[in-house]
Amino acid sequence: MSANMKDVADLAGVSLSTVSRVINDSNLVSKDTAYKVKTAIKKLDYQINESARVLRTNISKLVGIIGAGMDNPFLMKTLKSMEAEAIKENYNIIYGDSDGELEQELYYINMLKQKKIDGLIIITAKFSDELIEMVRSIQIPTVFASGYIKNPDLVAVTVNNVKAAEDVSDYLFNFSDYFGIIRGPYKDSVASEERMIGVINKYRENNVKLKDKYISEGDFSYESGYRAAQELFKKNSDLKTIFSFSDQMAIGAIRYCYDNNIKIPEDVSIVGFDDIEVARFTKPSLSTVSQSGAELGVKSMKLLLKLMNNESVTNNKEFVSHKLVIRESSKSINIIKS
Amino acid sequence: MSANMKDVADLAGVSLSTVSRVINDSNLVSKDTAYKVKTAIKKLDYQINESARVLRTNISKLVGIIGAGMDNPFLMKTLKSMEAEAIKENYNIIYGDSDGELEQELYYINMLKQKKIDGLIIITAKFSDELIEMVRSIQIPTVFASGYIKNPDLVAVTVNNVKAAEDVSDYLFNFSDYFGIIRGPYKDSVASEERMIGVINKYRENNVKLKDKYISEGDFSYESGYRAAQELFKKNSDLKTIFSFSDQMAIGAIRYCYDNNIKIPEDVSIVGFDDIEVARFTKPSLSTVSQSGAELGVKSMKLLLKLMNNESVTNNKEFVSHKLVIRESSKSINIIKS
DNA sequence: TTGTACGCGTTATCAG
DNA sequence: CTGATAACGCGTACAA
Repeated sequence: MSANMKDVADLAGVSLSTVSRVINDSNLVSKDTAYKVKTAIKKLDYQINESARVLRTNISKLVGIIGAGMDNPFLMKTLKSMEAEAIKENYNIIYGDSDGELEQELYYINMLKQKKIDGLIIITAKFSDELIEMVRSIQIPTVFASGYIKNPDLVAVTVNNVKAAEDVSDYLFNFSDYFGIIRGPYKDSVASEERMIGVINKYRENNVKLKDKYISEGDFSYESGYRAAQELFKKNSDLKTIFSFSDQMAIGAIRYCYDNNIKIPEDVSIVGFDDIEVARFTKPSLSTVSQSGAELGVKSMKLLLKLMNNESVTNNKEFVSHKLVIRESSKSINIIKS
Repeated sequence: MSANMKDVADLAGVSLSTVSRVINDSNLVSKDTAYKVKTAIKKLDYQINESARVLRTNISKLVGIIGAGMDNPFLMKTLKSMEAEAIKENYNIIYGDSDGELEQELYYINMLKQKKIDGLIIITAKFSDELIEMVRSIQIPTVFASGYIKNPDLVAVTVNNVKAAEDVSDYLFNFSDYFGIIRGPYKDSVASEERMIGVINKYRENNVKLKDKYISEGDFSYESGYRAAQELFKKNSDLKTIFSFSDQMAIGAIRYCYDNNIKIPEDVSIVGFDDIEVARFTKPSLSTVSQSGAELGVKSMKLLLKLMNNESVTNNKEFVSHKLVIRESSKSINIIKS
């Protein structure tokens, strides 16, 4: 079917190696022959056969990304910016959605290894030993873009969840003696655990006992936020403030308040996490921790590119910046406005 | 580094061909030898080298997806379900984000062709001749998952935008003599054009002149919806109903109303398009055209799988179902409720 | 500066 | 049922 190097070589009247040199911009080839080859390439509409090249070089220009549930708007931004960053260096993205399931993750890792990916980014909520062992065994440069990971040899990019949660806690303690928490799943979410740690730190610092009934569990979705708010209000009739570990849950909670005649922020202040796009357009607009999905994506991919180029990576744990953005869903006070 | 077929063959004491047969589940191999080979594979942790296989067979088990701006929640669902559908048949997804730019699309198509993809899905807003020609020239099974495309030889899956817009128009004419339209971009959006056609049909059917001032342009984003609403109200002081061509713009418009003391649905009814997840949780919740991103993804990928398997495709233009869902943002009437 | 020849790891053909 | 051998298309020593 389509032309190969041999065809080009014949048409240009040179050898295979010469064509190869032209294609790979070798400088040991004369202007003249290079020109001849190039016109032959154009004429035949020659396209390089990547699989042959990969077989030979073991370089695929393919990066695998395994993501946990890409229907999350925040992660979407992340994925998109990863792709944009990769394509700059001519890497394509193979994307697999694990939905956070370990089994799926392992399955994909295996598959991607066979496809000869040059590098891998894993966006997951949980670092099981099995996953980590798998990553080590495949011997492919890998970056974790999600929760903080302790193992010193693994490279990871993440928001500083602990610090961010502490910031929110500090802010909320301005309004009331305690605040309700809509946390993420107990199972399989480091992000949620880390944010809890920040909360716990501040409860302790403020000498307030963190009671179980202040905490309600969601799964980061709108629906779960609605239900979690319901639970919180049932258990705490005097609740004045809520910290939700995702914007989606916060929006669900706001909707619950609306349905039950609870005024925001007059009766209750709510702060979310993520700063997804719609957070500025809800009514009331949502106070939240802004963490840039784009920044997460760019930093992760840049790190991976470095690893793949064998450049030295001075710091294998990077943090993405975050900032508490106060909008209408929480009472204003002398803090950052946006 | 890692073991290859030769190593397995040696260890098992058989020939290369036999190993190959075992790997490919050929039935012309005895139980005994198959077992020997399998244990050898396990022992060596042998993994097939896909690039060699692709070089030989020209089958990559890779599907390219070129998408236009995956920060859109609706398209995200589409992408995710495409991936889920593909993986069932052991196809991996290479994803490239074109942002709707023709140049990017062409660039990706070229790149993906070199990576030997077996099939391609293009999610785009515009079908330029250049794009169509390119798609034809690459000789790879391709499905368009987006606006309707006339060319009889091209296969496409899409919502019936015309019909959906007609449904909304019918509904809105119940409330007032005319309705404002927040349309998508004039440039490069078939979806938007098609929805306009539906609107025009119904204006004509109702003998109402569709004035320019009823129409405002957005780019499907929250912000643009806000601005478009502003423009509509400035030009039409008696505006009672709005049809927004995306939920995101509708939510922007709702926010504008809130900021300007316009009550929804008492003063103005608003209907969106897409039924993104948050539409059920805004205040007021959003009446909208529910079109399933998941269904779009599944149908497109299923079609592509058929094409790749050379199965006959009886109908190369498929529609995804849609349904008008009435929520709080529009006055209720005797129509479907959800 | 250019060409020759080999090998990367598979699958397919053919003979046994 | 099994094995030998020739491709697939490219990059790279080595030779010229």
